[in-house]
Amino acid sequence: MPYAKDHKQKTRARIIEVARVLFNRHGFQDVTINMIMSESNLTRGGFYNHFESKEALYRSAVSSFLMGRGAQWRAEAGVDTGNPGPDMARQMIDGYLSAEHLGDLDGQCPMIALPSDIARANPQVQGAYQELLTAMVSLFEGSLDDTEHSRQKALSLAALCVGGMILARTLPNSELANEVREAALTQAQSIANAA
Amino acid sequence: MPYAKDHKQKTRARIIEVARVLFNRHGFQDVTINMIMSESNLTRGGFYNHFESKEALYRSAVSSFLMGRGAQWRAEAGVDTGNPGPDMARQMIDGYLSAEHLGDLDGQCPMIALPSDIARANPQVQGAYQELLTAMVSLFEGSLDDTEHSRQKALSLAALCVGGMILARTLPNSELANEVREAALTQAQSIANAA
DNA sequence: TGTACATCAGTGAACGCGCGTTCACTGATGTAC
DNA sequence: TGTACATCAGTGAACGCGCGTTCACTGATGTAC
Repeated sequence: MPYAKDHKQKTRARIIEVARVLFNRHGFQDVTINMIMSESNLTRGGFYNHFESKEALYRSAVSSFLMGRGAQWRAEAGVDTGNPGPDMARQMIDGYLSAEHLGDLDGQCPMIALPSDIARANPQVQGAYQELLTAMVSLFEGSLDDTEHSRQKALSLAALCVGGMILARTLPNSELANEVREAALTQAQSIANAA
Repeated sequence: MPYAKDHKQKTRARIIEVARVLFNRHGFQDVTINMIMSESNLTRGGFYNHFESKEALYRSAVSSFLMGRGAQWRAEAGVDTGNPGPDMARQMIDGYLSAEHLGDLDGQCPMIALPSDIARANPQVQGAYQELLTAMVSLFEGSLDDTEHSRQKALSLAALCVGGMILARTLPNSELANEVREAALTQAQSIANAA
């Protein structure tokens, strides 16, 4: 058994992490396998030792974000049996619609970076995407006071967070972009705080 | 002067319309020039009689939506000097977040269909996109009663409309998709109606 | 402890295909006389 | 009115390039003895 047992697994993880960042920044089609492998300090040909195809890697990359951030959201939403309390939703909103998140092309949420890619991707990728959204919605839903409309509000908050960031991201005028982000932030907090 | 004077112009307009629909449905990269020209009942080679490049056509296609729907929005927002009244915003919201609009892959708003493409496109395309957004925001802003927060609310409404539709579009589960759409619709109307 | 061996992650050249773009040519149509 | 001509929108074959994918080979490393 040449190479340490976890050698291949580590290499695989490194490729996924590199790919996640590159896909987030440039989208699925503009990232080449050569780019990914070079950035991982490997050569093109070795790619197929680790993945069946470029799309299989894409699936893994989207899932890897889900496993990280998405699981974190779910844990925070339900870990202590009771609801997470309104602070959780407020923190989530503040972080999601923050200037930092807007500037973080590498680490941003894939729901912002890749909506078009996902809408046209295969069902497995879409499934991972849906899990990410439901994790976010669950956190909101459990955290709201207004139990009667909590689901409707939670879904709207998700739409507002994602929509605000997407619009801000597409605007070439960064002043307007920030205005959109802050307007959405204000509105989202107002919805979360309403009785 | 062979061919009628407006012959070439009509052909050009036909190509743009075909391209707008195809780009809306499949995104910039998945549409080939051959597809566009075939669908326009022409052959590949003639393309460059009309456009400098594929991207130039893309610009024209985004603009063509802006010239149509965007101009309509702007006209409705400001045509009778005074503000358009709250009904205008309500109508806009109802139409934008309608089940029909969700199902209309060909005619949908490019802000829903093409956000990733646009975010990575050149400044001219992004400019056309920004004009579309500002037209929408102007309509909302002029139509709201709450003058103190009207701009903040108008920007949030745009984020909610676009975000709600994008999320719904990416979800493979159409039941959840409709739930998101309706939640956003309810929330948007509530914001528009608040004092 | 030291050496030969087997394994397999990684290499890099090559293939094949599709697509954007170019270009020499065609032929339908309006105009000149 | 009819005919020859000039124009130019449209044709279709070909080019060139890049990228996903394949494959025969290499060489570093853990294991057997």
